[in-house]
Amino acid sequence: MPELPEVETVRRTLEPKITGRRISSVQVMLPKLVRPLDVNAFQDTVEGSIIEGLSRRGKYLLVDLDKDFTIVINLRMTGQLTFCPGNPEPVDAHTHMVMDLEGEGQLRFRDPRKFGTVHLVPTSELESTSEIAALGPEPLGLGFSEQKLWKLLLSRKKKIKQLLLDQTFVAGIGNIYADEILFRAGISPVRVSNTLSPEEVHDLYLAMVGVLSEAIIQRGTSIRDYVDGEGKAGTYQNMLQVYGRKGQDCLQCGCMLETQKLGGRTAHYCPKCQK
DNA sequence: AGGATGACCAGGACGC
DNA sequence: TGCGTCCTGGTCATCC
Repeated sequence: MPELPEVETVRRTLEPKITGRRISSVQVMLPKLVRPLDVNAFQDTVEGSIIEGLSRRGKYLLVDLDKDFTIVINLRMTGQLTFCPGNPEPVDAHTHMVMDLEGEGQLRFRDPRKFGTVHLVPTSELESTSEIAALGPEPLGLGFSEQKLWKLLLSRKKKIKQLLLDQTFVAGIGNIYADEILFRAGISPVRVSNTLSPEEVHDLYLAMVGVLSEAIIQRGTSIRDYVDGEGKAGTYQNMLQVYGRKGQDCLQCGCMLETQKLGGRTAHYCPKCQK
């Protein structure tokens, strides 16, 4: 499931391969993928454009084009964006968009569950589009700090797990890393945000930065579909402490890990280590 | 208005 | 084997 570390890994692996390249043609096999819902207009704008860079905001990938347009890609649960060099193999049934790059190579979007989205937005309007404008701060950004987290937590009254998943609170954290961060911080997922002590906020801040940074170093978590921009799996799944380990022993205290439904999502936690 | 809940997307896993 | 059911998670609509 692509969360911040996975999307950042895709960005890092793709950027050197596609920056400066001209998109010679685009095929969209799944029309509902692109917004606005007009494949012809999408093609007209994208074809002939040069990719000037690839950036990330939260879980969104931003393909910056030279024509004052940006392609905003959300991989959702099972989306994959990969660069295929040379003479690539034919696409499979789950590949919904292919961009041919001038010279050689293709940028492919594959998504078995078809939940992903590809939005074409004028670059000048990027920061004001609803999906980007609503995002909270980047947890690994320079502007983020323990003090800022403290203020944000005090301003809300919500279970901490659900707040970490809220993209308007902080951008980029999904179910896997929310559970891993709370385990590392020793905080129960059901704790209400404005009841955390200064020490707990300190631990939470360090856990957020630590878990996300280490997951990027490990090139993401590959449990089901996730692969990076070169089609390679990550390795952070080997480091998971609680996610997907229900019924197994806590690696810290040895007692049995539990799960609980929280706002429709499964929270994995250690009943002894997390207060 | 903020918080909580449920629906939705589609396919894979699993049980009978 | 085939069918039904449940689970997955990010997002959005709806209700309180």
